[in-house]
Amino acid sequence: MTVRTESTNLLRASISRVIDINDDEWKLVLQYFFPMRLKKREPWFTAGSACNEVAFVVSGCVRTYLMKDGNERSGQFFFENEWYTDYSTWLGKSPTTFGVDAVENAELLLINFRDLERLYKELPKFERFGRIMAESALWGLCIQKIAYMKDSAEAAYLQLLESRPNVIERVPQHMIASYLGIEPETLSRVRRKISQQAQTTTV
Amino acid sequence: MTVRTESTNLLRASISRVIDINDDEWKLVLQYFFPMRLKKREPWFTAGSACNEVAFVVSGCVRTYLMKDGNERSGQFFFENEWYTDYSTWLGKSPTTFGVDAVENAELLLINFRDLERLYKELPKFERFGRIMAESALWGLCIQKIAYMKDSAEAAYLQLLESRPNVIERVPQHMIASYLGIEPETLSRVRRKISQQAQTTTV
DNA sequence: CACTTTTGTTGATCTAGATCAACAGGTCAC
DNA sequence: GTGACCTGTTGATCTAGATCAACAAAAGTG
Repeated sequence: MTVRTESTNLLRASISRVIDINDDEWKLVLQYFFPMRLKKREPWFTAGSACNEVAFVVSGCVRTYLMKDGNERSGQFFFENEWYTDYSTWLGKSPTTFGVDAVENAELLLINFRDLERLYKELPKFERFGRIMAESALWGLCIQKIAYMKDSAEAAYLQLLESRPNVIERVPQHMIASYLGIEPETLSRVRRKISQQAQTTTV
Repeated sequence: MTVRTESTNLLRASISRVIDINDDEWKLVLQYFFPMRLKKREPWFTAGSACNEVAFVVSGCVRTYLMKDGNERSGQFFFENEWYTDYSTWLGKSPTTFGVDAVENAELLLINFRDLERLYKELPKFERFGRIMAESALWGLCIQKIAYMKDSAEAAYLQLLESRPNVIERVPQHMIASYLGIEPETLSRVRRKISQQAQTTTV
């Protein structure tokens, strides 16, 4: 089972930004991770199934989504250096709430929940890493949910452009639209309006 | 500094639901917590200030809110047995994003972030408690944000009635409206429609 | 290369909910 | 007890964005 060193280096860096780990501890951590490659549009798992791993995105982009009234709605997008898991299976012993698939060809490093629990026991400070990552993600969502809810379509788009330019640049427009809670047609019109304004301003 | 036993019992129960703690460990935990009482409408802190504690709600109800375009928007509501903090200060070294005030007279137990860090060192398994609480809250928000975003006003209200009846029963309507991202007038009309439908159905 | 799928655009019309306005019961403070 | 404000209701009108429809460039696929 080969994992490129660049990939694992990225993982180590992500962890080291939060807790200090020496080489021995890193070996302990690394042994549990295994790679997964997804081609564009290929699913990791679908909604209503099971997710038994936590994923670290090495490269590419994946997104969460679910079906609502017959069409899919994108939840969140994850790029290189970001983490994701669907807690439904592990926390709630219930089917996954969302599906996850690749927006771009993606390389992930996965760790099984059971192995993660083992790692928490063997290396208690990793629990600290888990806590801080969860807290950061939680706080980000709190702010997003309340501060930007109910903005106009244009404000929501501009806000996304500002805070997550990757999404605007690398994700198809119709997915961005469903992420923002608007229709693709509306997003298209918003973009036209903005680019026209930009031209007018320049002249 | 006197804290009623009932209050601390509630706190201990909340923790024990997640990790096992014996009497010695409990003493260690308890020493750091101190009580705060808020009267209805009284603020704990305001948006743009600082929040240096994590709160456990013993009784009553508090909410987060922020000002948006001149009027306040309620973020989340917290009742007895629930936890809240504004991570802006501690994680981001920045002013608080939200304000928090009491919807009902409330009794809180607070722990200072600095003491919490101390507690994490003295009782590493408390880090586990923190992680699991953060993960649960994170997952709840993920689901709320994506699964229920963009529902109609009526669907959003019914969903809230189903999932958090406490909010419907104990929070003023105009706050519920801003929480749902709709206007008080709309909520009033939605409620009328639902109660009329209920009557028709009964007959 | 032909054919299908994915992705994005533009126009016309429709509607849920916002906004503006007036009113009224409750309750809190002095 | 009375005025202020907190809270909720109802009506009339307006608008952002949904919906329906048609089109078209790009990108995969065999």
